[in-house]
Amino acid sequence: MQESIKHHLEQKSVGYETVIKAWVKTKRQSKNVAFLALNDGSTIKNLQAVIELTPETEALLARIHTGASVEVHGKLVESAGAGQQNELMASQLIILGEADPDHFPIQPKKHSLEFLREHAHLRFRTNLFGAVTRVRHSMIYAIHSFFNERGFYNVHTPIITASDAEGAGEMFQVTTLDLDKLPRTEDGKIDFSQDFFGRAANLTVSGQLEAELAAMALSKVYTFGPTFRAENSNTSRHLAEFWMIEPEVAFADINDDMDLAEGLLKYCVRYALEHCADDLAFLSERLTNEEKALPEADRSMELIEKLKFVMDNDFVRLTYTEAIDILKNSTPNKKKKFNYIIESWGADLQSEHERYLVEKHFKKPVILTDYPKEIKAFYMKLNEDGKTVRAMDILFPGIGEIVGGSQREENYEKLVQRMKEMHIPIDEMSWYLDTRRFGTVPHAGFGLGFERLLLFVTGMGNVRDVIAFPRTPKNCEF
RNA sequence: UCCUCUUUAGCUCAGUUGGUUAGAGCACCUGACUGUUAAUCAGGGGGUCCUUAGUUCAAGUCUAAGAAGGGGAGCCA
Repeated sequence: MQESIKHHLEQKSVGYETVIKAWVKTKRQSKNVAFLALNDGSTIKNLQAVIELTPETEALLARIHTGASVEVHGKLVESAGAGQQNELMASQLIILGEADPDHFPIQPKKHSLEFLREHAHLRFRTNLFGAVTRVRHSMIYAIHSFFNERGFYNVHTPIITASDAEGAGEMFQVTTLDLDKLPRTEDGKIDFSQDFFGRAANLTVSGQLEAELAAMALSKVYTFGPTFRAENSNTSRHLAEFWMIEPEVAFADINDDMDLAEGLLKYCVRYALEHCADDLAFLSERLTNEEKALPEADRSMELIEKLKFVMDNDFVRLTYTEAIDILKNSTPNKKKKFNYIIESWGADLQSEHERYLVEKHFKKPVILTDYPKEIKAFYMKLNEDGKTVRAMDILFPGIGEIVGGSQREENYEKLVQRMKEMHIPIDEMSWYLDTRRFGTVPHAGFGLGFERLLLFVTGMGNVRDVIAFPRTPKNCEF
């Protein structure tokens, strides 16, 4: 394998012969010499190949356009031009694959994100998606490092599950039955006993319940896997297939949970700042240009400044009840500027309320805790007041909920009581209830939406642009 | 699913109160230029104005329906 362009650009001692295989970003030509900006994805920076014009090279250069793949032999030298440290003085130029500019959609110009989404198979080749893909990789790596350094074990929870009782959203059904000839039982219902698993099965909407099982033996575990929600959600923050990080910690309470989540987010941001400087600089510039047209008040903080701010400042922690008080007395609530006016305790918080708290009132990430039990999931631990549960949501500026978690109800009777109240089928969940039957312990966990984290770190505005092949309603291309 | 906006050259867009042959930048082709930084300069080719129906002497422009896409909301991560 060849040494990367990143490696060549970082070389201090030059003057040696080398070979570069890469894709052409741009070609510039003048009377005696041509320049190819070469990129192999190892860095956002290009290596410039300098090619003397001869009848032979001119014929080759005529066939080389943006997107072509080439092999260039030559000597790595300090650049005579201003834009870069090192460059490649070519002695031999070989075309590996042409890219006909009449048909290759990616041209050296600004494309809209919508256009690139329709060409998702080629958008890796843009500077933007190169940067996003590298940052995405770094965040995957950072997450595993964070947990590994803290003694967590990664567990793979099932993708296919027969449990439909988690209440986390609409599910995709998995079946091998012939949909044109569905087997029926005597009372006319579909006979799932003839299906592959002998029962109805779905794609998972969360690995949490299985992660809890593992935490009851290994103490500190986390999952990092794909998650599927068949919701008809059409927003910049939702995907039908997304990736989620779900730690689960035994002998931990809600405060440990918040510390863990805040620590993880800051670790990721620090990792990005330390390891993705070139890509973040590019992403920052993109964001600034993107927002130039906006009035100053609507522009976001400069990307790197924003990341440092989040890394260096404690998140605000307050209870749902305190948040309701702030919202009730807020100017937009009094002037009836909210679409949903906060009138009393118990109301579910809408996006506009979360955004007010994060973006206007506190101007920093906020952790909201102790929500009314009615608006939260069955497994969350009931507080002494009997009204609220030990839930915690982390809200980020521009994104909203990035983490949702809780201390779990470890008391068997209380959990069963909550399941009955919320019509969760208890007999199907006996395996889950066994955690509370045998050696139950206080424990807590959360779910972090990976693509939402990437929105924050990259400054992108739509989760469809931080995952290679987004799955959304009516869209399963590629 | 609801609200709202958009759809004009390969791409990004402009197109006046409805009026002659629908424009620009980038990309492409030709030429010029002594090392360029998404090079520059000059010239050239390139159009089912999303679809259908309607109003009108006349529709890219107005009306209706549909399609695709964006943004916001709900649900959530």
